[in-house]
Amino acid sequence: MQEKEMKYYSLIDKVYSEKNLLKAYHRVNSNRGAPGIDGVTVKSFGEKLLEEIERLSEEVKSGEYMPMPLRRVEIPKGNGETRQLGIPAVRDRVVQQSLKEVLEPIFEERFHPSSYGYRKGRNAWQAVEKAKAFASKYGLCNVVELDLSKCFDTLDHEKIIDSVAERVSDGKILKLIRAMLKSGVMEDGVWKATETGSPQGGVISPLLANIYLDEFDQKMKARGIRIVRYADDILIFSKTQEEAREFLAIAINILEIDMKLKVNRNKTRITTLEEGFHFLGFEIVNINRKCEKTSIGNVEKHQRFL
DNA sequence: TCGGACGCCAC
RNA sequence: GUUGUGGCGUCCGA
Ligand SMILES: Nc1ncnc2c1ncn2[C@H]1C[C@H](O)[C@@H](COP(=O)(O)OP(=O)(O)OP(=O)(O)O)O1
Ligand SMILES: [Mg+2]
Repeated sequence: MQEKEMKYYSLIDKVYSEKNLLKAYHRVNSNRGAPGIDGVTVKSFGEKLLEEIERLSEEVKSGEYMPMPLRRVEIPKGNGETRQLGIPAVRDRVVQQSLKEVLEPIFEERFHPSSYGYRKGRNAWQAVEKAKAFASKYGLCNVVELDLSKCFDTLDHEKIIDSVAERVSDGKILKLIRAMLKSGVMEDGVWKATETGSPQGGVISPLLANIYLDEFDQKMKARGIRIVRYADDILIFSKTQEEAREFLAIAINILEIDMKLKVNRNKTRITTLEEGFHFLGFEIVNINRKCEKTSIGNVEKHQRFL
């Protein structure tokens, strides 16, 4: 009966409780986001709020709830590429929000201390501070910068379910997540299956990504390798360049073989504190150009103060 | 402490 | 037109 073996069995009732669905709606409302495939705006959903919430609650409770297909929107990504958003209908964002509120506290307590992305009370600046501490205080001045290709889009559906199932036994929850992942997407008026990935635009996608990538965090930790992770942006710290090459090979093996992900080789490189490394829009570089010294300057990319 | 509006940043 | 999570800031309201 150890706490670490605790699993959660009945959670679906919290997801479909009208109280939580109502709170979820208010959260969706505060985002002021655009409608999904059905064209129903947050505002018009809110006009028949109690009726809609009651319907959703019944559907989720009975298991007949089916998420609508995603609406596909392409937005430019800084570097000239495009990002494919998958926008769920408002009603589906409400259900996802409610589900997220239930799942988050369960997984949050076990996440790796050096995981910073998408987590309550954590920000990019703290991640950078941790990175500076690893590189300077612990003398781990050889740094691997690593990024994943199309991170959300490449998450394996079965592995997502399995990683959630490690802590959640409620089959209705797992079935609900599966339905969300398999909702498909409308492209040029034609339904297309979603065979991999969690939608960029889905409410629970960031949480699912963290649950999924926690396997990486824990496997690196088990080998005593220091990392800092912000979503799919990863730093790995080591004492020597040789070790950095070894750790990178280990990381690639975990990510690509065990976890079916793709390391973005263009955004992956081995560097040092003296040369400086890039992370979350910062450049972190040792002013003294000596690994042992602790004074580190970081040049801000953006002038955002005042 | 929480909530609303707007803005910026990371992913 | 553009979604989501998290953070920060300015203003306003209990
Ligand atoms: N504007 C956004 N809306 C929703 N999700 C986002 C947004 N920006 C980033 N994300 C999520 C989804 C991405 O898969 C994940 C990692 O971001 P990022 O590395 O910039 O893109 P990517 O991993 O999808 O493509 P790339 O192959 O270019 O790295 O963060
Ligand atoms: Mg990426």
